[in-house]
Amino acid sequence: MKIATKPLDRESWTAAGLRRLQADGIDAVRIELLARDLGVSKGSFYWHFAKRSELLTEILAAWRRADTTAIIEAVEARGGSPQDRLWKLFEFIFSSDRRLERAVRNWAAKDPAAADSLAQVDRRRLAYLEDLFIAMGCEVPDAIARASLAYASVIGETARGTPIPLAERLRHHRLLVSQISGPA
Amino acid sequence: MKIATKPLDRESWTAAGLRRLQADGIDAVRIELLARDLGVSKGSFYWHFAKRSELLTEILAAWRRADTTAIIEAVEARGGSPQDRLWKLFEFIFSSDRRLERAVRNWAAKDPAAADSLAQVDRRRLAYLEDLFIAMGCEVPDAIARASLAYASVIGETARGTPIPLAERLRHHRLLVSQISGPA
DNA sequence: GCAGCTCCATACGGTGCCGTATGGCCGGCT
DNA sequence: AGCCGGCCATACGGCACCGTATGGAGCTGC
Repeated sequence: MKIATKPLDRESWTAAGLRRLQADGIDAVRIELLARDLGVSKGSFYWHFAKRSELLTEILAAWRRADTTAIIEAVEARGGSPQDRLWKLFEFIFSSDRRLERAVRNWAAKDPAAADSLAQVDRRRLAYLEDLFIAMGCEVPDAIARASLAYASVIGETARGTPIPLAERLRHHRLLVSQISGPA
Repeated sequence: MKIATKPLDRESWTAAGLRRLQADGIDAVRIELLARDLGVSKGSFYWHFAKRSELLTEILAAWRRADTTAIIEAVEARGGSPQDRLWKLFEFIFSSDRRLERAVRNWAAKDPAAADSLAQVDRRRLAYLEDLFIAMGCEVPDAIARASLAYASVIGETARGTPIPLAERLRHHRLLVSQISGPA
């Protein structure tokens, strides 16, 4: 019995790469392993890609696209006051699975290209946060500090040794929102 | 000309391992590379250690010792009010080189043993932070939330894509201290 | 001056990966 | 039918590492 397998394309490989990246980190994004995942041999890979690094840049590009568009737009679509949006943003981030982001962040420690993509994403998110605080009436330097703080606390949560249960995370994040949007 | 090289011992290897870990991450902690660093061959390593994993556990143990003792005791020695100590603590952490900790945190994503050591260190630091907030008059659940928040923001800073200049970090951390120790 | 211990060099087999070379299957086009 | 190009399998060379095997230098006690 043979499964009717469609011929693969580049996106099939980047998708497989993203799955492995999310599950086991960048070191698991190996051609021969992905080939096994996809049920083909590496001959297929080297047909679609010249070398491994080509796949890696594709993976980074896909991650940037998925990230920058998804979260912020989802928050903006619902509208509301800046405080509401801040709340929704954190709720969104805390509830989502952040293994992929964590993997990219680890990856960035070794690969300048990954560090570059990560820096782009970080800057974009920070800019959004700063706008939020400015809309809440903060002065620009204060908004920058608050955004940086809020962002660092979110990132820090993902990098913790032992993951925290969701209910407790939401409790912390409630405190964060109230503190971070309070008076200086 | 030959340098009078003393015979190596286990600690020489763990020290070399820590240096490589700090500079280039756990993947650079390879026996043949460390041997080049030390100017010997791997025959030496396999005299002192049975296998690579034995060195890795030794490195983790050394890191736990150095960490848990160093920072907190340095802060406690100076005394002062809880707010003072919180301030000193952050100042201490922000000013220090955190590449080693960052390397361990990345390492923990792949190695359960590293994750375990990291979890121990995280718990110890969190407990200290919680005590600080309790000493400042917080109720226990509130103290836990504030400690978690403060700690996450510090960890997050180290995991950022682009490092922030020290002056700006201190500015952010001033805001953090004032916000985190303010009224709920 | 030799036996024995500590510490290290060298050489080797084995593994897992990257990238290449080469050939073959299969569907469309003429 | 026959050719051709997209897609893949297989086999290979090469590299970097781990861990082992074996031998040898140098000091130490007797």
